[in-house]
Amino acid sequence: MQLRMTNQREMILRELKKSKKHLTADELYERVKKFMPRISLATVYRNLEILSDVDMIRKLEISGRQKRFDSELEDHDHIYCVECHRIENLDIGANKVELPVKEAHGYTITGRRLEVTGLCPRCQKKIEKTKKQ
Amino acid sequence: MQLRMTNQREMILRELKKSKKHLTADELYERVKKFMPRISLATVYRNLEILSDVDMIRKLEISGRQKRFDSELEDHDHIYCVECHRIENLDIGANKVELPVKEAHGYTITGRRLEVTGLCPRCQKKIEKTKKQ
DNA sequence: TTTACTATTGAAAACAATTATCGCAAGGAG
DNA sequence: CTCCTTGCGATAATTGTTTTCAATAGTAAA
Repeated sequence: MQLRMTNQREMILRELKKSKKHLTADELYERVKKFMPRISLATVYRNLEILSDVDMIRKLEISGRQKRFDSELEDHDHIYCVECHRIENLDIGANKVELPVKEAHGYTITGRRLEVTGLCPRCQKKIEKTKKQ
Repeated sequence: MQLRMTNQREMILRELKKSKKHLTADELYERVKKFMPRISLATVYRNLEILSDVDMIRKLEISGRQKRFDSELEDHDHIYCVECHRIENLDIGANKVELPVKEAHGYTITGRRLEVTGLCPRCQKKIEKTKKQ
């Protein structure tokens, strides 16, 4: 099975790279639709799956109900808001956590993810407000 | 709102504790049904949500997949099979990773998750087989 | 170029996981 | 007992994702 770089595929990849965020399929669908109004949501799902299969993008296996995709291929950490489900890259600089194991439980290890959960500034404020009422 | 420990609630909690695994709602439903044949799957979902809200159990979310629940409340790390989506506890003993940040991006931090991803022994074998064909 | 083949698309249906609704039952509090 | 709240089971609705399928468009071969 050989992979063709179709217009749809290219556009999906470009928009994901452009955003620099961790988009869900339907967020990406909304963006791509601006340029290709007739594109189908199924095409977006399909291509995100394909692109991550051939390691051109990365599927994030992190918290939240929807899948998210990232054009950044390097291992990096995330911070996740338990309230609004926002995800941001976590820059912990020199404190970067090294994978503490190379092999465990007989697993072949392919990666690791460190996810810090918390309340983003926006949601902190929102909660402050509701408490006062 | 005050929480009553109903029979269903108690049974769900007990079965989750008993299994010591990271069960999905429907796996738990199957187990509980052996003792309470008339229980509804909705009740299982409802109570898992409630129990994790009051921090009696912990909800493990991986985007786009089934939620899993864990009766172990202590911070601990997981190893996750990217093929069959099995989750196991990861014992890294003395190498335990300390949270490298107390506050970042203005977030109030509530927890952290370190997850190592890989292929479990079972799936390694499965893939070996399909390659040979 | 025609022809043949395969990959890809859009639309819609199917599917899976989860959540909401609703009428009824059970457990206090007064 | 009566009122009020909480929780239940059954089922419908919703959400996110995947599959199906007929139509289209690239690519390669004749």
